[in-house]
Amino acid sequence: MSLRVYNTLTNKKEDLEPVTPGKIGMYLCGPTVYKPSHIGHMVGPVIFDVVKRHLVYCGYDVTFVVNVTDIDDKLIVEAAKRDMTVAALAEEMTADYMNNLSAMGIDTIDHFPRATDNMQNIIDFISGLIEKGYAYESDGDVYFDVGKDAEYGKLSNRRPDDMQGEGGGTATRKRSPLDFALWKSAKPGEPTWESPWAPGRPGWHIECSAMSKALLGETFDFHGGGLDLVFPHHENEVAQSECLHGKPQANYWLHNGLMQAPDEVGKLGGRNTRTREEGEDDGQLVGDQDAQEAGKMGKSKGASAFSALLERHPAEAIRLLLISTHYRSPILFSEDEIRASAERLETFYRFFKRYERVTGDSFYELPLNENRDAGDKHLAGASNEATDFAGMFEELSALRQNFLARMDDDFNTAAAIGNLYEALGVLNRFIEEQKLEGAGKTNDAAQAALRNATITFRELAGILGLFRQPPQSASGANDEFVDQLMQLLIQIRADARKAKNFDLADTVRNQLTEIGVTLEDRADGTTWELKR
RNA sequence: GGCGCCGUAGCCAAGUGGUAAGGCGGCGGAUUGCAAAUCCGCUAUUCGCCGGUUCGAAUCCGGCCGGCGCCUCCA
Repeated sequence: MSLRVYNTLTNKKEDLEPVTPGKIGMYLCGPTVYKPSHIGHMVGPVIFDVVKRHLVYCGYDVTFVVNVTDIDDKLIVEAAKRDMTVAALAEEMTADYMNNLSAMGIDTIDHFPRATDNMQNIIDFISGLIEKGYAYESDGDVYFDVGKDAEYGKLSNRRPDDMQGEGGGTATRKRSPLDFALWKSAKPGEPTWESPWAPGRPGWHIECSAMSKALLGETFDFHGGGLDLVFPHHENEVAQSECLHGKPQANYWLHNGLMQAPDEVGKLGGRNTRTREEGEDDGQLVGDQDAQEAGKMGKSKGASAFSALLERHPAEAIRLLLISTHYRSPILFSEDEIRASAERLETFYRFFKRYERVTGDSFYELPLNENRDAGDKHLAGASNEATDFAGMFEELSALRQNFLARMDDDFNTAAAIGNLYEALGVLNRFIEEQKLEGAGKTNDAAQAALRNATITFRELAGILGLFRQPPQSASGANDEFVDQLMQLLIQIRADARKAKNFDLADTVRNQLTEIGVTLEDRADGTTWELKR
């Protein structure tokens, strides 16, 4: 087994060779905490959460760092607008970010360094660059001298000659328009930190160079972020770090595709609109609603608060949507797409309930194989125990190999999800073939095999961060009072059916369907489910 | 203008030289009093268009059309 990753630096897939055998250091550029996070802020964390899970599964010891930029022009402006301190604003928005990460089940991040906690590291870094002649002070500001870096442009594949650089108010203090600020002297009223130059604050790019060095060393393995950060942010980071250290900052640069904002979807979607008009008969109203919704979101560029999105959609549906496309591709995002994703999830949830009916055990209580060796051993052992079911285990094993091979090849989550669906088919088919469902059906050997096979399924889903915890159930589903009422209705209908009064039975069922309750009749009774 | 990405079924989406994964939806069958759920089968002779390389191309090359991103501190 060898892992391959696509490296923005070389524009190629490369074999993974860690700096230190068995260990991986990864750094992801986090948010500037001046506003509540939106969906786009979750893309990187979800993807790299899966990356880390897969690496850990493969036996690596992984350190995952996500920084928080808590001092920046945008914070200063927003804090002034809201008449609060920059620190208080940063605190509020950092908490929002953390809540969202945790709602998304992202619990793999080891460090969240903040810029304001790293001032000495940043200042030392800048001093080092000045000493080596790569940076210069000008009027209390410090700038990186792009002209001194012969390799500048190698990450984003641009030549300095082709770039325009930023002009603006600081242009006169810079030797070249391409030079960028490492330290900005403060204007009156702005938060400041003492420095060898003027009191002020760090530039954005230098924070990441200093913090990644502090936590992961001068050269580490993965550096990630959105594609929009390749230039200038990451280009500048590379320049700073490599000029100071004389060695690579990160060996592999991984960049995720960006969210396609709803207003852009609208633009693309001449296509969407057309098919809708030509398509469904009842599409009229739906289409109008969608258009309205898209328009609303368009105004805010789809940047509505992520916490609000979480009130409308299950976190797991959002996670599935984000990993259903290869991480380097743009992700089509809309409320409809999330709903579709939630629908896809139902197939799995229904199996988990079925598993519970058949075995009496909760899917979520099954042991979770956290690494590849344990998974190999489990499956080999299970299949040896159950020679009668060799066919099923062979199928499952092939799917597992395929799943892992796809994950090994640049974290192809979208393809791997396909294997998950196929594995689900194997499990459901097994239940059918072995007739494990129904009152009084027991077959200990088959049940044990089902349990073992399901453990393997859970292991694979776990790599994607799926189905590790029970999902939040739809409102009402857990309410005991509601369930008692439902049992009453189910009893009435059962009596009607026994008396062959199917009109009454169907009336009960159809009316329930209309208010969003689905009934399922089984050999051993009727179950109900709330669908919203 | 410079750098780069994308165009695969009604929709979403894998696949970067060996004969089109998977999901949603749809159709047919098993099952069911009828449904729901589940299982089985079918649902792209073809990958924006045109040309080229090759025994062989969705995949490589050239051109064209259409969409998108970055080149101003957005993940």
